Amino acid sequence: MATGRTHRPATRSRGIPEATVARLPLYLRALTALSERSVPTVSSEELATAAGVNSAKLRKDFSYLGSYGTRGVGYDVEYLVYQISRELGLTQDWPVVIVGIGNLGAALANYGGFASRGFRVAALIDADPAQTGKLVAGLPVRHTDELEEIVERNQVSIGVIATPAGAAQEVCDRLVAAGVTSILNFAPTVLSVPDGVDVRKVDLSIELQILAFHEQRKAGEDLGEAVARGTLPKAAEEAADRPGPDGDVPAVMPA
Amino acid sequence: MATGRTHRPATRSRGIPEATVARLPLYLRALTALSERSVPTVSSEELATAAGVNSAKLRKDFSYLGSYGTRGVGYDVEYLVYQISRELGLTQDWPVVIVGIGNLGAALANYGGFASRGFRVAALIDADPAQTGKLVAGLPVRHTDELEEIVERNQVSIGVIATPAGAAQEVCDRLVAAGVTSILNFAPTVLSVPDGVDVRKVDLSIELQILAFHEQRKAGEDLGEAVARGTLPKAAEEAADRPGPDGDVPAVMPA
DNA sequence: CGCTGTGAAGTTTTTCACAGCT
DNA sequence: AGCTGTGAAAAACTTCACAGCG
Repeated sequence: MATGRTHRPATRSRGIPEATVARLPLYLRALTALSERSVPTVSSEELATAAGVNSAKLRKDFSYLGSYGTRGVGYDVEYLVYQISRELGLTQDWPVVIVGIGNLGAALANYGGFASRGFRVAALIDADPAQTGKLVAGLPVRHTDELEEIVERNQVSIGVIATPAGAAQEVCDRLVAAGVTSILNFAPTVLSVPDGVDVRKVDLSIELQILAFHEQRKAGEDLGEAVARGTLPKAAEEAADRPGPDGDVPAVMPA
Repeated sequence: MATGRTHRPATRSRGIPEATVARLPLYLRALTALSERSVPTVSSEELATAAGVNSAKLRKDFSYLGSYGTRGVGYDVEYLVYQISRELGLTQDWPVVIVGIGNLGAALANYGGFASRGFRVAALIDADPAQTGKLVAGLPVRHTDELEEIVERNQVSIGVIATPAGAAQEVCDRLVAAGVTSILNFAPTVLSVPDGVDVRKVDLSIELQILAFHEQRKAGEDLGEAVARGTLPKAAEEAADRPGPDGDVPAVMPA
């Protein structure tokens, strides 16, 4: 079962590190903004600031793509926009289907960032017959029954899942069976897919939880963690009782 | 130079690595599911599979929290749920405001994952007077004018920005001035904030771009990268025109 | 001179592999 | 016997710092 993992050992992609790939869209956005203001060139320092990273990192990232800058001057904005777009594969058209047209699906359908980056929403799909035919972002919602046909006919290779968690795996399976090989998953579930299919997930609540963690830390600094957290920390550090807090534990203890 | 940076050198938080913190919500979700099915204990192997990571990583992660397992047996599900929740700060109530009630803001307001994890939507705020008073997810939309008052009165320390890019920085500044110290940003902009304020961003189109990158790679593997990418690697290097596929470079070349 | 491109050093994260508890 | 907890090794990523080109 859980087999077939063997996921890529990271750095697969033709030598470009994953961490770098993940930042390319950031640079691209900053560059696009510069381009719109007709700025002809940028230094690594300026671009780095605009993208929210540091300049050494940016230069190193670009070095994986090739030598696209000019020493003593900087980078040609338009040229770099093109090179990064090409590297990301945005110079081609990517038909995308969005499955699950609730609030989130509708938000995605309306999201301008897609269309402007080579992504074309080929269809919106929802399981609720009452939704069928409704126009969202100018497109008619289609029924799930048509999923396979839509994917095949439009040569869709990227699918976006914005359904409730319970429906996600089945939708995923059907998308994959129909030919989709990349999935962006907004449902809070771990999807299992065959080898060769990429899944990326965005979980809105995970980000909030990470923030809460740091927020809690900040509060703790001001008045001693125990008070702020409502629990004694592992008091005497990891010394004391390893078992854990004794007071308000949910009554369940590890045997 | 971007002044006040000095951000924590990562591994700040009481010794727990950032990478581990980022995975705790994942474990928590898997554990919650097990808990609902009344599963009493799990092995690192099982839990790892459910969370989509490998078991060595999971055990290492848990080792930073303390020794909460039982050798030869595994982890007590309820106990672990509690420990992770506490570590993440989810045992306390976090009032949150969502600013920008468009499609995305509404989706967030309706998102169940928040409420069930200690997050309480204290208010929905939008700049459009026409929206004011409308009910979204059972809450009335308030006007931006009231932002400061709402934040202060509810002791909000976490703000979610779901406005258009153009409005994000101003909203951010006002939130911070009013006392917010953690921001979850959905607008496609880099926000600048004073030291001590955390920002996390979620950019929907970035994830798609990363998928496109990998998708492109897959296609390339089938027929030789040079052809698929439209460029020979840095073969002849920057030899002026190694240009594009069939010469469709944007005409701008680096000096 | 100014700024890129990059080896080398430093840091963080992941993985291995096994000692040690139950 | 089984599974956790963890040092130690490996890999990935970041930062430094400077040579070298324009």
